[in-house]
Amino acid sequence: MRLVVARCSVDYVGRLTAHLPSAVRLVMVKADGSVSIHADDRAYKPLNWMSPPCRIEESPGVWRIVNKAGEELRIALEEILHDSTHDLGVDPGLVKDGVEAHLQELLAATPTVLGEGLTLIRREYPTAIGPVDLLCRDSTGATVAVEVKRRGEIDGVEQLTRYLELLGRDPLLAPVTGILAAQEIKPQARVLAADRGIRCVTVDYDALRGIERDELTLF
Amino acid sequence: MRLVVARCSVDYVGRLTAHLPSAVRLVMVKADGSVSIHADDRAYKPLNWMSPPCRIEESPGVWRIVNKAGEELRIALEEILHDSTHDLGVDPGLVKDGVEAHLQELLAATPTVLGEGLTLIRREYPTAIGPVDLLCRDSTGATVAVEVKRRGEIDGVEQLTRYLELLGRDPLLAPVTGILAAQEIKPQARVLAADRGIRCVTVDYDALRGIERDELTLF
DNA sequence: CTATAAATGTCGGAG
DNA sequence: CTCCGACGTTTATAG
Repeated sequence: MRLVVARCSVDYVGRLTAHLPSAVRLVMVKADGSVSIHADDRAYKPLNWMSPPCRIEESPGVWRIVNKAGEELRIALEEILHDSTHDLGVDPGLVKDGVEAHLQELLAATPTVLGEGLTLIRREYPTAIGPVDLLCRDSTGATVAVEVKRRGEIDGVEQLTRYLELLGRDPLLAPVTGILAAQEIKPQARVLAADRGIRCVTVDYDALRGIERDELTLF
Repeated sequence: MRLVVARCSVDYVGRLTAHLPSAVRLVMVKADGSVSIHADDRAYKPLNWMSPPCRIEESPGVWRIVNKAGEELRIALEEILHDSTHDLGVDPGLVKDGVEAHLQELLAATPTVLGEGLTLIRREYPTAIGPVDLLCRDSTGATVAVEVKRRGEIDGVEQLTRYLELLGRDPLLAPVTGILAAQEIKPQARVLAADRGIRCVTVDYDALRGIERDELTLF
């Protein structure tokens, strides 16, 4: 990884056109050839960047970074204040926990959290328009489609609505009702869900993990 | 901005739980207190980060970064290979061109691109659930709601569907038909749009800009 | 490779 | 502050 602090101006021409006037910034060149330009604010997002795979053409005062799609980043270096290179090696990578997949797993193991007497038919139930997160049966024998999200927003309601429409046409499954399950559900999503007869269930991830642990300790 | 290259391990506990095993990485601390941790690949996204506003507690071998929401990033520094600080000043910021707003502007000026005889009623037509990008009238006098996107996906169809449903209830506007206009339209969006009687129009941004230029040169 | 959904999305604007 | 939609979204994954 090469770190250059320099007064520079930058132009990007690709999916849009963008220009950065002259200022002091960090230019980061990574081992895969990718380049990003950071100002002294915002942790996450570079001002400008070029994702790998890409190629750097380095001439005295100008770096030109191009990719296969013809996008181009041009950095005019006016004054270099710092320039160092570091060998970082390959990163072992990130271990995550608590994303949607895991929440779905926990709910599949304890569907009663979503409703009294609910039993799992299967996870990732396949349909023509994509898999339904959880397909369940309630105590009356009716089918229940569950959409699992970390955060419940309008998208999730729309997605579930499409599944319900499709599943409802299947005589083996009909009638099918819907549940949107999420750690947090936005008001607008609640309103839309209510309007479509979809039940909203907020799920406490930590509590759910606790239940799992408790059930495991019973053995 | 402070740049530290160090062998470190990192834990994040917040919206999810994540762990980075020991390896050499770049730790970037920005003037606003935000922190990001970069490996030697991927230009855009850091392995881990904490967005501002946040607070850093620095003890000898451990940095603890917390925010108001109680999220925490903990960096265990095992071996520091580089440590430098740079004064970057305030960045003048980015000038962009070519995004949805501009596409909408161009289509508002030349609605006939979307359909023979189409005339603009108004841009950003306000409704209870948000503004309709373009409201037009076709040659038969019927109202046409246009949703403008850079890339047409299912979201755009759903959004337009909600507008059409609402606008269709207004006796002054009904009947209302819909057009999804985008530089590129995904197959799934096309299928859903067709199913709902929404017309899809792909727009060539550069050509449209050319038309604008040509019309200007007529004066 | 394309297409699709998730993301610690982030960011900006309107209310 | 919350809500909402755009983003050069980026990123991962399935087909």
